[in-house]
Amino acid sequence: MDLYKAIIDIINQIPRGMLTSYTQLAEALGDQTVARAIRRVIRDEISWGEAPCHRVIEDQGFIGEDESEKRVRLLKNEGLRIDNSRIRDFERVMFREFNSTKPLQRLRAKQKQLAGKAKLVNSFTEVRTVGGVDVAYKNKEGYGAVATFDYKTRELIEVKKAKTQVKFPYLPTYLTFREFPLIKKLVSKLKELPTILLIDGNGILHPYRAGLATHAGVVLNLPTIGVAKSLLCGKIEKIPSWIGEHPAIRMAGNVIGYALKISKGKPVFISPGSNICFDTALNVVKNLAAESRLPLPLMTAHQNAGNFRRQN
DNA sequence: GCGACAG
DNA sequence: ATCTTGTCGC
Ligand SMILES: [Mg+2]
Repeated sequence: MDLYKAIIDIINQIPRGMLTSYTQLAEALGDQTVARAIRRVIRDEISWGEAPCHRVIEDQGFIGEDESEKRVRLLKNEGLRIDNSRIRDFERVMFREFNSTKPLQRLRAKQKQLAGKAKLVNSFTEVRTVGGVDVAYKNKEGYGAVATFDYKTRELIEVKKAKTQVKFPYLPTYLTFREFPLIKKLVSKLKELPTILLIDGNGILHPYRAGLATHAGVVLNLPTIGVAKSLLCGKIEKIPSWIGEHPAIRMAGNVIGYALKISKGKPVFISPGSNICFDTALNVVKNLAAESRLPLPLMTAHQNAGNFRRQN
């Protein structure tokens, strides 16, 4: 799914002399809650040559952050008048008749469906190898790396890299649609699949229990663990104080992950993706603790992705 | 009504 | 995620 293209297509539907708000644009995309994230995407990742981004404003007719002469001139040339950072009679020029397939609505439905397929039981008996995957970015290019280690000896077994054009912006709770395509490609390059794959992000620690690690676990039919550096949702029982402590994270009363103090400093948020249980997920990450905050396979994948990005 | 929001 | 080296502090 190319969401950049979908955003550009919708903005291009706004006729000259009319406007739309980030909220309406998000609605047309199929999820009103991402309005602010879409504002960021338009500001940082879409050029005015691709679509008339100057026609997207805040709610209530406010022109928003960008009051540059260039933008004000364009709007005036299109017949609009501005009083105190606001469009005069804005209600009459708001365009609402978008033609859209509401992609985010469809993707959300897919997430809900996928969540039901997650299995929180071990699909393996012995942990022999553990891999880690991560992605680094340069504009809209994603540079990924996967690194596999021997679980017992902590010996590096193999590293694979891959590059791709990214078609989906970062939107909280939709990370999987940005990163999974490259992760899939990376895993397919491995000579041998690891027993478990660690992923930089969440598993069922997600508003719909369908984070990147869960998506990858279900689709690739591989045991996966989500390891996130900040909390997406849920409530932490308590802030862990000693190394190894792992208070539960709950959502609607259910445990969805753990805040593991893996080193001194901030904790890391662990959740099963699929094909693995809570206890094993926690223990595997604990046993792969390294000098840094990230477990060994993820640290190595992270570094390799970053270096790969610099070299290109 | 306000604040939060994986990478 | 990204811009970026050494350096101050727990
Ligand atoms: Mg990452």
